[in-house]
Amino acid sequence: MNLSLPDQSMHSSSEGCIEDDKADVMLPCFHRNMYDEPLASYSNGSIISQLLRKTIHSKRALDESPFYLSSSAAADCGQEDQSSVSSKDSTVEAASPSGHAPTGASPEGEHAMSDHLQAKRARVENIIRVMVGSPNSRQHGESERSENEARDTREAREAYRENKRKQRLPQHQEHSAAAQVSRKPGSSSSDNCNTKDEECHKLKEQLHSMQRLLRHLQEKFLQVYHQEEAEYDRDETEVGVERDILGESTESHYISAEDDFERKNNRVAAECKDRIKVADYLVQQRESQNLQETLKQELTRAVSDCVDRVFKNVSSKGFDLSPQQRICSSPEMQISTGAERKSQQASSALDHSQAEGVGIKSRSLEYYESSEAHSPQDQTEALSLVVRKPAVPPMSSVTPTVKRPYPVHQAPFQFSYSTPLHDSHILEHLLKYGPHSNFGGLPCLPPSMDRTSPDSVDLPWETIAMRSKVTSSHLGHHARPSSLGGVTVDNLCLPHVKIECGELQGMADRNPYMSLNISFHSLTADSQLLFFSLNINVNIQEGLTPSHLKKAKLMFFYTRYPSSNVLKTFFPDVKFNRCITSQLIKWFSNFREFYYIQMEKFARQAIVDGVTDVKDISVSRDSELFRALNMHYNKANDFHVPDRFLEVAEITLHEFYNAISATKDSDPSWKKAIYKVICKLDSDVPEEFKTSSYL
DNA sequence: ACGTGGCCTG
DNA sequence: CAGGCCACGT
Repeated sequence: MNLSLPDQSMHSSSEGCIEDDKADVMLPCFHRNMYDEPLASYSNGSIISQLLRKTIHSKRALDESPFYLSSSAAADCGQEDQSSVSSKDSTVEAASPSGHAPTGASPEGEHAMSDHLQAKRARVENIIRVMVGSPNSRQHGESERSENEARDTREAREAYRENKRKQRLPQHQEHSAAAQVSRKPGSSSSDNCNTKDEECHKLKEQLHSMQRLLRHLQEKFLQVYHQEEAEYDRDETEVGVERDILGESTESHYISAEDDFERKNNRVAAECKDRIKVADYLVQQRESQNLQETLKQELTRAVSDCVDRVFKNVSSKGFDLSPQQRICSSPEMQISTGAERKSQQASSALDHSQAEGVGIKSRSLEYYESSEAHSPQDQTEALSLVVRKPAVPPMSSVTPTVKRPYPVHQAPFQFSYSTPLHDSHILEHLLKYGPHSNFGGLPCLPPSMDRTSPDSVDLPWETIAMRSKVTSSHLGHHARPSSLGGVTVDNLCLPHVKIECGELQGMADRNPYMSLNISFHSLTADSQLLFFSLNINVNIQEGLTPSHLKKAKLMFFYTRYPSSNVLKTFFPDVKFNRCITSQLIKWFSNFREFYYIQMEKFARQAIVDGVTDVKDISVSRDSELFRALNMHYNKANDFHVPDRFLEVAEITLHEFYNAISATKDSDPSWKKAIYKVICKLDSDVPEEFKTSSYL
C-alpha cells in the first residue's frame, strides 16, 4: 500500500518481464500490459494520464480494471483502491456505511493527500455532481454509485475494445488512442465526465489534425500524380481513365472521412487503411510509370548512342561508300544515309537522358526533313566515280569491248525480295511507322555480359535484335510470352510498350544480321536489370551460321582478301575467337580457291577455243564464268552482283589467259603473280553488311 | 612462335 | 567446306 509501489509496477511493464516474479502475481494486468506495451508507455507520457495519475489518488478505481487498465493504472488501481474508496465515501457519500473510511485510509495515502489535491478533488467532485445531474444522487446512495460504476464499467469495456481496435492504427494514432484510454481508469465515477469531455475535445483535435495530415498527404500524392500526368500526358486516354478512377475513389474516401467524425473512431483504422491503399496504388502507379519512362529513355539513349558509334566507327576508319554503292543505292538507302548523318547530329545535340518519346518523334521527323536536303547531295557525290582503292591497273584497255546488260552506271544492286535494312532503317521504321510494324522475325542477339572478348574494342556494341511492338496493354495487362524464349515486357506492367524478340531460332539463321543495334552496356545498371527482368532473350552467336556463310559469300563479291579486322567489323554479331576468325578466313580462302579454279578453267577453255586476243575475252552476266561464280556465291540469285566484281573477274581471267598463253603455268608458283594483282582489286564492302543482311 | 595463305584431300 | 600440311612474312 505504499505509494512507491505504483511507480514500481508502473515500470514493471518492461522490467518485470526480465526479472520480476510479480508478473505472475499481477497476471491479469501484467499480461495485458505486455500486449499493450505501447499503450502503457503512451499513458505514462500523456499529459492526460499524468493528470489522471494525480487524480486517481482521490478516486476510487474500478474493480473491473483488468479490462482496460494500463500497467500504471492497474497498479494504481490495486494500490489505491482502499484510499480511493474511502476518500470518495468520505466526501461524496458522507452518509454511507463506510463513512469512517477516511480513517481506514492508509497513513501513506492520507499523507499523500496534499492540500492542492484535496482542493482539486473537491473541485472535480463538485463538477461531477453537476454533470451527473442527478439531484437524487445522494439520496440514492449506493444504488447510484453502483449505477455509476456499472456505467463506468461499460465505458471501460468499450474503451478497452476501442483500445484493442486502435492498436492496429499507425503509431501517431495510437498515441491519441492511448491518451484516451489511459485516462479511462480514472473515470471510475461520473466526475470523469469533465476530463472525458476535455479529452474528447483533445481527441477530436488530434483526429482532426490527423485528418488534415492525411488529407495533406493525399493531396500531395494527387499533386505529384497529376504533375506527372501533365508531364507525360502523351497517353491521356488510358491514364485519364486511371486518374478518374483514382480521383473517384479518393474523393469518396475523403468525403466519408469528413462525414461522421463522432462515429468514426472505430472506423478510422479502416479509413486509414483504405487511404493507404489508395496511396499504395498511387505509388505503384508512379513506379510503373517511372519504369516505363526509364525504359523508354534508356532505349532511346542507347539507340542514339549506337548510331553515334556506328558513324564514329565509320568516320574513324575513313569509310565511305563505294561508287557502286552510291550508284546502286536505292532511294531508300540514300534517305537512310542522310538520316544517319542527321541522327548523328541530332543525337549529339540531344541530351540522351532527356530523349523521350516526344524527342523520338521529333527526331524521326528531322530524319525525313533532313533526308530530303541531303539526298541530292548524296546523289551528286554518288555520281562521281571515285575509286579510292588502288586504281585498276592500266589494263583498262582490256575492259569493255563487249556490250553489257547493265550500263557502267549500274542499276541499283539490291536484294530481290528485300532491301537490306540499315540500323537506321529499322530505327526509322520504328519511329516513323510505329511499333505496330514489324521487320519480320528478328533474331535475338543478346548482349553479352562478358566484355573480355577481343572484339569488344572494335565492336563496342552488341546487337539486340528485337522486334518492337507497341501494344495497348494496360497496367496489369500481361502479354502472352512468346514461344521459344520470346521476349515480352510483361511482368512489368509497362503500358504501351511491348518488345518481342526473335521468335524462332530458324529466323536467326535466316537473318542474323538485320538487327537493331543497341549498346546494352550503355544502359544503366537499372536498365540492364530491367532488360533482364523483361526476360529479353539474348543470344550472341557463338559460332558461324549458314547465314554468316551466305553473307561471307556475298561479301566476296566485294573483297577477295578481307582482313580479320574487316571480318570482325562485318560480323558484329559473332563472338570472335581464334577458331571463328580462322574459320572465316578459311571460308574466304576456299572462295578464292574456287574463284581461281574457275578462272584458270575458263582461261584454258578460251585458249582451247582459239581465242587469240585477250581483248576478246570479257565477263558479262551472261557468260558461263559469271553464272558459275554466281551459282557458287549467290546461289539463290537474290543478290545483285556489283559490276565491279564483273570487272575484277574479267581482269582475273585475262591474267590467267596471259599467264597460260605465256606458258608461265610451268612455274609451280605461277599463280602467285596473279594473286598479287587480284588482291589489289578489292573494294570496300558496303556498310549494309556490317549490321544487316538480306532477309 | 604466330598468323596467314595456298594446296591437297576427303 | 573443313582439315591437314606447308611455306612465307613478321
